[in-house]
Amino acid sequence: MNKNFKRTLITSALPYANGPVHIGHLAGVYVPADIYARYLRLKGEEVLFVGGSDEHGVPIALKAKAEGITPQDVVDKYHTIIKKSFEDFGITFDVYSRTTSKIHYKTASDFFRKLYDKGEFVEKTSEQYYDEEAKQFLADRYITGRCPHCGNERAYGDQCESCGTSLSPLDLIEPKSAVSGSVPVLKETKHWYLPLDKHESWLKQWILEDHKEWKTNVYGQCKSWLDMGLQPRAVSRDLDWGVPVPVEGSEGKVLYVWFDAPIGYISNTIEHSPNDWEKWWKSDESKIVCFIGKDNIVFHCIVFPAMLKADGSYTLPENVPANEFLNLEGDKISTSRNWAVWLHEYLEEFPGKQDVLRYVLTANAPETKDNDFTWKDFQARNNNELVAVFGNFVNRAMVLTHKYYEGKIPACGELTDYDRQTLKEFSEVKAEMEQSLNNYRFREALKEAMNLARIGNKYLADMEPWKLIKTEPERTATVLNLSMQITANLAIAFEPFLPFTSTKIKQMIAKEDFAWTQLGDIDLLPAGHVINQAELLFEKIEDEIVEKQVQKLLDTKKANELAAHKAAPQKANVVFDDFTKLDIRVGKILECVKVPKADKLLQFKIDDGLGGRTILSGIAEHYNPEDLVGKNVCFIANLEPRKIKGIESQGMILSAENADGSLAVIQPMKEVLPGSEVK
RNA sequence: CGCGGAAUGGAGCAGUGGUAGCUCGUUGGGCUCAUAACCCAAAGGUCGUAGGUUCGAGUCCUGCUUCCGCAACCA
Repeated sequence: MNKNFKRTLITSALPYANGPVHIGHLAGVYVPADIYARYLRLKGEEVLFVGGSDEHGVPIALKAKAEGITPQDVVDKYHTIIKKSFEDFGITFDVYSRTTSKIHYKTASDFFRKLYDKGEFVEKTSEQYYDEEAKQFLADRYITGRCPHCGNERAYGDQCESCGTSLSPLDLIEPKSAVSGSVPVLKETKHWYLPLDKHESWLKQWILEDHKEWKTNVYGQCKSWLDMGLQPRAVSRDLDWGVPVPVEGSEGKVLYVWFDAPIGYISNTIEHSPNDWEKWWKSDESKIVCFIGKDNIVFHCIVFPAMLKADGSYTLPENVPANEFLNLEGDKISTSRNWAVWLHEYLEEFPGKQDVLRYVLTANAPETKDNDFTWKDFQARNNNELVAVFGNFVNRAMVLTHKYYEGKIPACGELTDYDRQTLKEFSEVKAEMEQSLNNYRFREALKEAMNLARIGNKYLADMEPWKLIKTEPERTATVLNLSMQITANLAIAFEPFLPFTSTKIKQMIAKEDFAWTQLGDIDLLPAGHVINQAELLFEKIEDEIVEKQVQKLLDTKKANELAAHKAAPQKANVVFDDFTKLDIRVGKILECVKVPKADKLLQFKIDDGLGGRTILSGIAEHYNPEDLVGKNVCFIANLEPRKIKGIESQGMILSAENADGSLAVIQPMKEVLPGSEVK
């Protein structure tokens, strides 16, 4: 498929506005989309790059409820953070809007209504669980109960995580609402479904035959869905947060987010160009490219195209380059577990280092499989690649030009074979980069761009202008002329990837803008052109900087472990008499020693006000014996004595067990006399 | 249960039937213009595992293992 398109519409998955944007979003979607947009613009093509926040759906409604604010408050907060951080990071959206915008409400509403009027939907009534206390229908995941297979008390409405069985909410025994805790009731509700099964045959042709060039992960997943046979999917939900279903008698129903969100691409386009938006969406001359993560493949390749086709007037996406996922220090990135590197925090903590992150995320992009982001790798790529190879070459060329020619580009003399060989190598770079960029292989393209700098370093090392200047000044002029041409070329080659750096180089060499077509030229800087002072493009990142980031993550992990601790369920009730049978008392620790040949045991001599007693307790892993002497503790005095390791223990010291298994001995808050009873 | 993606030297990746490559790291050497940066060289892989097809398999087929996704949140 190599049609001649006149323009390109680039969409990027809408980030969900229940949290800020993190490096996973960036690596998966926004950095590649931005590289592609910048590349096409640099080539002089007509491009529109749209984005926006996805602001509807159950999770946002629930988050608002949990925090006692409105859903609008939630999305306002995150939309602001997200939008600002994208701008600061240099993601060049032509428009970044949101699905709570007026235009979107109208667009989504009209879209639904047109399909409704055309009879493209199927209406179905079914019974679903309803939470009468919270006054809302419950999504599968928000119903818990006992698993009919393994008896696990905390199974979810879609799956039991204990035995792995998939469930339907109706399978659960004693269902409970996760929202209010009340017992949900079954209630009839009507919804509209998009009959994907009716779209199956053209989808098969379109994807399996006409788009064999799609990435294997995308193609494979689509094929699997098509082979299994498509089912109708509901496009509405019972919820009070979203775009209302524009049909009479549908109060309390909104468009389901996945139906709502992709229409956001269209609303954003309309917002940007209200008068001629249709040229982007309804013309064969426009190429539509959707950048997404792997979790969105089915929606963007099957459901969204089916929606567009059902309308009938839209063009379908030409490609859907989905990336896999990026992990962080070996673990899945998670918004709810705060396991992420947040963009807005990065921008604050690493000011002026947008390009470092852009570089690392591109060089290590999860294009074919899940990859791992580590701070150590971040540091290594910055120090060994950006600083040592790229930054260093530019600095060498600049410094030498200033040193020998007072900052004026020297004239290029006759070229030697070696010069020609070098030039040939970097003209090849352009072709390689185009080949990779056109096929959405950004990692590969970036590597090629780095090769330019490598070629430069090698050229300087081989030519040794610092020696040449003493014997052959004219030859030196040529060498430095070419070195500076390479520097100018680097500004072009890196423009899509590292725009801030590219701008910096252009300032240094006192040039405005280059076009992509000039990549490979050796007359970008005419002889006599005066360049500005050299400044470093990148700086080293020291160990302590990345150690601090790692520590931040370790703290998060620790906090998560504590937060994950759930109090054990309460035991069965006992009568008061049972309680009074226990003789709990306070005693003062007189002596405390470790029991030989036992890892956990401490032996105590306790002053109980009755002449003293010996108690053994398994807390040696948590306390030093000497620290305990003189402390008051609580113990059960009338526990049947028991021999442990040959020593008789006459009671039991009380401790609380923490989430991580550590023990904390219970102490009275005031000084009391030994033998005092605990009531 | 099923379906899709992934598994290649210490790390990250390329390689879709014909002598296993690249970047980083490591070791040795060179250079000194440069942010102890740069250049050269070397060491390091039975290509997850067990079979099969083939004159020949990292590459095709089958079984298995592990990780990820489809399936709350979420790229």
